[in-house]
Amino acid sequence: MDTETVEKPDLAKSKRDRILEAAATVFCQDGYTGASIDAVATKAGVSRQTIYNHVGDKDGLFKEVVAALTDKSAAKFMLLMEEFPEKPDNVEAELTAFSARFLNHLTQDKTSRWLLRLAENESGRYPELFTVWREYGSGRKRSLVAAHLSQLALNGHLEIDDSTLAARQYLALLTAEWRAEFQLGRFPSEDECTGMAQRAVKTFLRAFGRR
Amino acid sequence: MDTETVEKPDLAKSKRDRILEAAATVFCQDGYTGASIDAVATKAGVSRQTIYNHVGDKDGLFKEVVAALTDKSAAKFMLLMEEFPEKPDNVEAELTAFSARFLNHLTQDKTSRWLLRLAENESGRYPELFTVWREYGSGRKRSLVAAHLSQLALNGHLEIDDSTLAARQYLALLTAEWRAEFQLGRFPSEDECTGMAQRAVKTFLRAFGRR
DNA sequence: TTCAAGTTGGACACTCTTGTCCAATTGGAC
DNA sequence: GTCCAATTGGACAAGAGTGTCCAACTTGAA
Repeated sequence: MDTETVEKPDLAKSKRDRILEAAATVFCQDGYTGASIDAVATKAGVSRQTIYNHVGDKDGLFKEVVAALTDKSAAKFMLLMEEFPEKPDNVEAELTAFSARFLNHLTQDKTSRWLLRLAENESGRYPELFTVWREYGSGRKRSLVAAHLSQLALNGHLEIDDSTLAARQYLALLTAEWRAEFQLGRFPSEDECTGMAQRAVKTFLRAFGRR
Repeated sequence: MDTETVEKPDLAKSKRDRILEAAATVFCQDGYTGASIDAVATKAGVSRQTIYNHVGDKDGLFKEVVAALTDKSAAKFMLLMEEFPEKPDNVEAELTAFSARFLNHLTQDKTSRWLLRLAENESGRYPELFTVWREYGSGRKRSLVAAHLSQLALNGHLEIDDSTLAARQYLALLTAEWRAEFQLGRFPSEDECTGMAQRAVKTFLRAFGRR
């Protein structure tokens, strides 16, 4: 498939990706125990043997899936965070706009949602994996948000003592409604996300806005 | 075991309880698919056949477990809610005290925690069951809290427009830190709960307190 | 003691899954 | 065309789980 013994850049990579993608779906739908290699193979349009050739066994498959999703999700999140308002003319408007984008990102990015559910469900089975995800996903998110909030406070737009706490509370307020919908299996529309963002930011600014 | 054909009040009920209790543990630990009847039987100190005699099959067992836990949890929560401050001298102090009790309740009541995890994990498999739990558990909680917050607002202790939203945000702020710990498998001590309650209530009152 | 319901444990058939082996096939590179 | 690696599908053993059947046992009550 390739001239040298290097690797298999095109076809095989595409096949590998199909496997990981299918595996992500099946794992998130049925959990670790409930997911069967056969189901993954069928969904990926690949023979079962090929999966074993690529990732060894079920454990390997699971770990690769989580690793791949974590990377993808983190990258997208970093991109999103660059839109955080730095020197806003209107704090409420700009923070609301960013918050709405944040929620839309959560809604639309299958990767993030899958990971969220995986982490919630399989934390017992793979504590180390979960810890990694948490520090590197959820924890990193919070500290990034905290840094940006600090910046807003420094620029005189907010009044914040403990920026980590403020970040946690901001995220809690922002995602409260979203989580409820998500757990019901519903996916908020863009307008709904905007509404949620408005309500969250309004409360957040009542607590942390400049007096 | 009993004179009439009525039922079996003592011994059998105790055995039934042991089964349901063990099943709750196993289901919550391993999820629906991962849980095995054998494991439940062993943990309950009962033969596998006895389980089938009582609940029919695995599905029946699962449903009975959830029903039993939901009842227990709801009852305990109602009791807790009676301690919500009605005519506080010091809103912050009394709301904080209540909030700390609320978090301690979450931490200590295995039933609630089990149910929470069950609902999170098995929502895909049993949507109806989950909907029931949500309306009757989580939803009921929020509307009860909303009613109490309204009362505080009426009495001039808070400034609230939308009490349902305020309740959701109160609960989000209050449980944000707790959830993070819980997901890591840690169980906050009483002191930690108090700290979380203080920080949550402080922010909540900055947003909704009397100016 | 006798009765009967509840309980037990073991054997069983059945299904599903994992992971391995292997011979046959494909398709690109030379 | 030839070569070679990736892929395929099918067969297979081993294990685990479900749900059933049943004969033997406990145990409280008549």
